[in-house]
Amino acid sequence: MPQLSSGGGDDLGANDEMISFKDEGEQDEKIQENAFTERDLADLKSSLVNESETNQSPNAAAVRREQQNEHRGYQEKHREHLDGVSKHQDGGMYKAYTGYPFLMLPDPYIPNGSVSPSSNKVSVVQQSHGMHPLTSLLPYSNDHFNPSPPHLPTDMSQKGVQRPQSQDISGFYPLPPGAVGQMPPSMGWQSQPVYPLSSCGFRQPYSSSLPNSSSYPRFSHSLMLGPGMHPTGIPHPAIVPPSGKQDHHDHYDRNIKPHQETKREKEPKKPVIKKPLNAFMLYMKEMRAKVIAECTLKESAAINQILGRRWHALTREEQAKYYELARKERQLHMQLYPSWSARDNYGKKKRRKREKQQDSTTDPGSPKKCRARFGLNQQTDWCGPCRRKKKCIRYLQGGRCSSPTSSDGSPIDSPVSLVDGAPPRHLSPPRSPSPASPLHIPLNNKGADGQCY
DNA sequence: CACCCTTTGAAGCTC
DNA sequence: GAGCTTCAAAGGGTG
Repeated sequence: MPQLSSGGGDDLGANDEMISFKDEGEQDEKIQENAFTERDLADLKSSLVNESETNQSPNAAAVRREQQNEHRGYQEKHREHLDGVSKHQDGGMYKAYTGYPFLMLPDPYIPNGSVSPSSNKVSVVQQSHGMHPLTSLLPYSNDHFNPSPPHLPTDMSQKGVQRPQSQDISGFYPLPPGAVGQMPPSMGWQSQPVYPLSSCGFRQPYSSSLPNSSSYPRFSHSLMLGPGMHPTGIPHPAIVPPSGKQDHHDHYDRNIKPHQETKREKEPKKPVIKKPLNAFMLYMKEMRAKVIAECTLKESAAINQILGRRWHALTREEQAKYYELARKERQLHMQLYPSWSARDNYGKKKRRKREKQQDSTTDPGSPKKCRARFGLNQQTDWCGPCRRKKKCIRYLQGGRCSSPTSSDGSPIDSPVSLVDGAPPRHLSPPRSPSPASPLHIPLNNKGADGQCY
């Protein structure tokens, strides 16, 4: 996959992918068809960034720094408070949530794809395994994007719902002083009709009263119906109890185990505030169930490969939607935890194969070293780890993207083309998985409908 | 049972 | 500032 710089921009995430459209001379009909051009999207993302940084205040960055200063001392208290809440709630029923109680209100324009350019509504994706206990009352729905899902009043998705402002989220789960309350109208959720929050969209999930259950399509049934649901326990979804395994998603189920509660009581630790989900993660959460159903796959690695391809197959508008969602998530996360830093979670996961790969002969190291090793042009050829090492190490040559490792694991001394000569995955039709991938996605799993790729 | 795999994006770190 | 690393979700697979 080419990583050539287009000088255009940084944006829309898979910048390199978009760049490759041009560099490889491939026709991206979608781009031509869509009102969004590559530049448009770059502008969009740029605007999103700008908006998030500037729209909420004259100088959001400065504000945040100020908030951090203000709350720096609060952080410890805040976490202590979280601990206190945790203990208070069933003595260990402090649930882990992997997302915020955002709403995934149905998008009137995204039944399965296209987005109405005129629509500015954005669905919030967050659901699933670490979910709000109250969502157990909600029927699971996988049709997040259905125009008018049965569980949601039609007018709600169209008009949006004003959240009662009298309820303060901080009263339902620990918030830094003024965290949400300080959200200026310009960035507050209430003020964003583009975010069709329902009455239970943001705050009410944390209300002591049962929320309207009609607006949690993002939450999966697996947890909604999970055992041990606390009827009122309402920590923020990004807060994960300091269980022994931070990187697992079934915090909820695990944390309701008595022995873990006992352990936690013995060793109270600070809850972990997880990173807000990025656009792709939101997309994965949204589409995972669909892929699983379509492809009858269970392995997440394989599913993620498919989702990665589908992600690149999305139109600009579709991707923009998720970037917008991600921006909202970050924005809210920033508001809720102004002193939080991604650094806080560094080291939570084990250092793993990356260290193993340190001496790997298949890993050329930096792109510069890679180019040198394979005799590629340092200025124009893309080479090297595609922004992450792991096993996803692809090399570009002649517009092809492939792996430096052969199927038997032996190192490859030079870049190779894809087996089928297919273009990079972002434009690829259904094709065989990368030879480097240990996962062999059963492409024929679904049949000839081409869904599973 | 801890970790791997696999994906993209954001953010932090290093040089 | 470029390049690299870590983490976010997910759950079957692996040692």
